[in-house]
Amino acid sequence: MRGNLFAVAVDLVVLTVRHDQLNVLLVRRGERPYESHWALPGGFVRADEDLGDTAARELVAQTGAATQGAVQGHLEQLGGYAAPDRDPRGRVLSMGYLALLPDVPDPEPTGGPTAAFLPVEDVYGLAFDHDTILADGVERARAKLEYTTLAAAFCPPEFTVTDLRRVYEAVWRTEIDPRNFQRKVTSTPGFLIPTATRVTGGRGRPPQLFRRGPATALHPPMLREPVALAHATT
Amino acid sequence: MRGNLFAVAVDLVVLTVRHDQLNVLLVRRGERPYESHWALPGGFVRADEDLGDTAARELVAQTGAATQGAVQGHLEQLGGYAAPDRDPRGRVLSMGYLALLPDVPDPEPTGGPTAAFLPVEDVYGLAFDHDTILADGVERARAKLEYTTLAAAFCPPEFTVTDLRRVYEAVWRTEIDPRNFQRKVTSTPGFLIPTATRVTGGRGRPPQLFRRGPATALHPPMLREPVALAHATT
DNA sequence: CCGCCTTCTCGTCGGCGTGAGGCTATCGGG
DNA sequence: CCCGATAGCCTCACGCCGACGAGAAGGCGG
Repeated sequence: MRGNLFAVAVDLVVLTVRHDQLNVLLVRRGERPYESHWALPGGFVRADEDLGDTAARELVAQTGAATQGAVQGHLEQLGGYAAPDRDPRGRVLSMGYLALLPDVPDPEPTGGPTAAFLPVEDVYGLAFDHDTILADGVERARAKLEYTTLAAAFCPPEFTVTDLRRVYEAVWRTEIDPRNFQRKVTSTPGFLIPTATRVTGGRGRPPQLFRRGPATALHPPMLREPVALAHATT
Repeated sequence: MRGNLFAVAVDLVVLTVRHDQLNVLLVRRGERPYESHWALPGGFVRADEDLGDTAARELVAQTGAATQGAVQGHLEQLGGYAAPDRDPRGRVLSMGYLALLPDVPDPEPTGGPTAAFLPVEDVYGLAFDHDTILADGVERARAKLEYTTLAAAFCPPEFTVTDLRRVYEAVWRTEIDPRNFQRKVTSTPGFLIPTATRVTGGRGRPPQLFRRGPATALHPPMLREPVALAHATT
């Protein structure tokens, strides 16, 4: 068999919404190269694993996501990154994976390296080409909110329409009219399933609680600003 | 550096529209495993290449696409495939790439193995997991026609609105009203640039010739049948 | 040469989804 | 007790799109 040999890793873009901000899970590297730089969590693919297996294993290991994450959350492949010089140790191909999680109580009880959720706006200068992978992951997440019901993956099992709207506003960095948003999501069949309970304790009228419905697609999609036509997409 | 080592290949899903049918470029394997089976064209990533370089090199090698393909065509990454048992020779990760080309005159003057465009409807039983990669590529192409101007990548440098509509109809396997389609594509800024010439010789009123415009996105998108909501996507 | 057919192109009409915004219900707090 | 804040319902106007009519402009057969 011809061809050079690669080490194959999986790097995770784990996104969540905290305090109305889109956050990403990062780990501080404890070894060279890029020692003490922030990096995306990840690891190498084992002998008997498929790529998705590795991604799921790393996700659980880094977040303890087995509890609620695996139920509500979402995990999908982003793309492959294999520039010849992306890793000084040799030829490494990294498969980026995108994970969307509800705001977990605290992601740091991992005994290993320092891990933290940081606002994506503040993140730059990651190790390797992880800035690129992160940018691709954020863009993928933004695009998918338009035509899927994936925003619910950022929410706990039960949530209000306002919770869901704040997810859109945080990811897109826009403001959405609460009344039109409510009409849109509640009138899409299978998006939201109302529960019998309401939330008390907040200000204002107590909102209805919903659960995720079986729908995965939004027809028609919910479009963000038609940012400008023509020219390169960036 | 931990982790097992992989051979890394690039496999191409090269799509074109011929005789109002979506076709895919296949090669007949001349060696084991899967000898004499049809497979996607592809090859291994070389030492100094990034993944896109390999894909572009293979595309030119297999189609001679340098002439018109590279100008009008389109090439993008599909995803990574690395199931542990996908290749009996050992651990191979394959990056799928999707290429959209105008109908090239004839793709067979390659001195190498037998190559042919075959209608995707008739294709099954490809080597390795290429059936899966092909299905993913076709689905990606179908989805992208909805919200991008990529359909023009299937057309020669100058084409009519009817040519473009036949691309949509072939890829989606639907029928589209010619009058509404014309209104949509001609009213989208930057999609089509009219030329001074018209086509003569055919039946009916001579149509206007257009060139691709700079627009890449369709806002709002052109939606195909809302195929059915809810449930898993595949 | 003259209908007739085909295809391209433009217009019309009605329904639906969405942005904008008014209004009521129902809470906490001063 | 009143007020501000939030949730939820409703109306209206506009634009896009599906359905479809009709004219424009060519080829073709009698």
